[in-house]
Amino acid sequence: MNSGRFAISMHILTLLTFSEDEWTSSEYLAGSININPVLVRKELGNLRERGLVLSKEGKSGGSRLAKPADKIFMSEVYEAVKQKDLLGKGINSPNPDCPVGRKINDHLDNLYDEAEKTLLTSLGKVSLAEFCKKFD
Amino acid sequence: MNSGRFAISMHILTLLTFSEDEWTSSEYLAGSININPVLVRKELGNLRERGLVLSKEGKSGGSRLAKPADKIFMSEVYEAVKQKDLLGKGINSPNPDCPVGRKINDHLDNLYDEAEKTLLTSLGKVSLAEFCKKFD
DNA sequence: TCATACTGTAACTTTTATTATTACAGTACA
DNA sequence: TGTACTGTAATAATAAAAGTTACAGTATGA
Repeated sequence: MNSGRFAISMHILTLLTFSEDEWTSSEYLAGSININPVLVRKELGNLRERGLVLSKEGKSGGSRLAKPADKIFMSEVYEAVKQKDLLGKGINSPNPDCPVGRKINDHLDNLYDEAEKTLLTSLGKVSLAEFCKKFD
Repeated sequence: MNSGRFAISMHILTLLTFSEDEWTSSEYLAGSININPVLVRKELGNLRERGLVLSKEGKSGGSRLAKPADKIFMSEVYEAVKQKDLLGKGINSPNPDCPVGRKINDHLDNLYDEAEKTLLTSLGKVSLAEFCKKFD
């Protein structure tokens, strides 16, 4: 998975939790995270597709949580951010003439799926609200 | 974590399991995995440090499992291969003037540690021998 | 004993992925 | 209607991963 993006998304969501009733600009978010505003907007786009945030265009626009922080779970953030699978599903091109090479990707995929299921269960137990409580 | 390397290590270990009583050359392994022999030797070096394989130099040298395949667990492979942490521990440099930025890395680290513990438990349940049974 | 078939590793290049930057069209407010 | 935003494309800079070449070191066995 893309580790940097998970951290960025978590940072965004945390900031939005702390100003739950305002529209926060990508410029402001970028300032706290210390990255480029365009990256923030891209990440917001991704979180928006997943129904985790809302954005408003135009003057006095910005972004905010799409639902209460105790209804957003770390597993959702993980899923929003991942493109590649956890341990790198099917990225290899082993030699098809070798009996092991021919089948290993399928077997690894199974292993990865299992592991990822476990990970999601674990991440599904923590809500954004709980995560943000730690900042008090 | 480094997904490509996990797959490569698993591929190596699987091949070594299927010729448990011979010294297998890095050239042969590289052929089945379809990658460069030097990469294989690097990965073997890593697995060796972790006590998962043995290597013998010189003519008729090569590598073999350091212990029976039912005593090697996927969690060990995961640990052997990982350098970065699962979700990217402490890779960000958030703005320290922001109360969220100042603390978020620590909080994320905790979250990652928990998630990784779960993942290791899951991977610790599968031995190399069990994995290799799937090829029959 | 010496050619051979290996390992181990360093140095370097190529490729690919990530991140940052610039630029600008579109939107809504006041 | 100027201003403060979003959204997105295109591109450049940077970093990480993979591949390559090269060669010293080591055991084997003819």
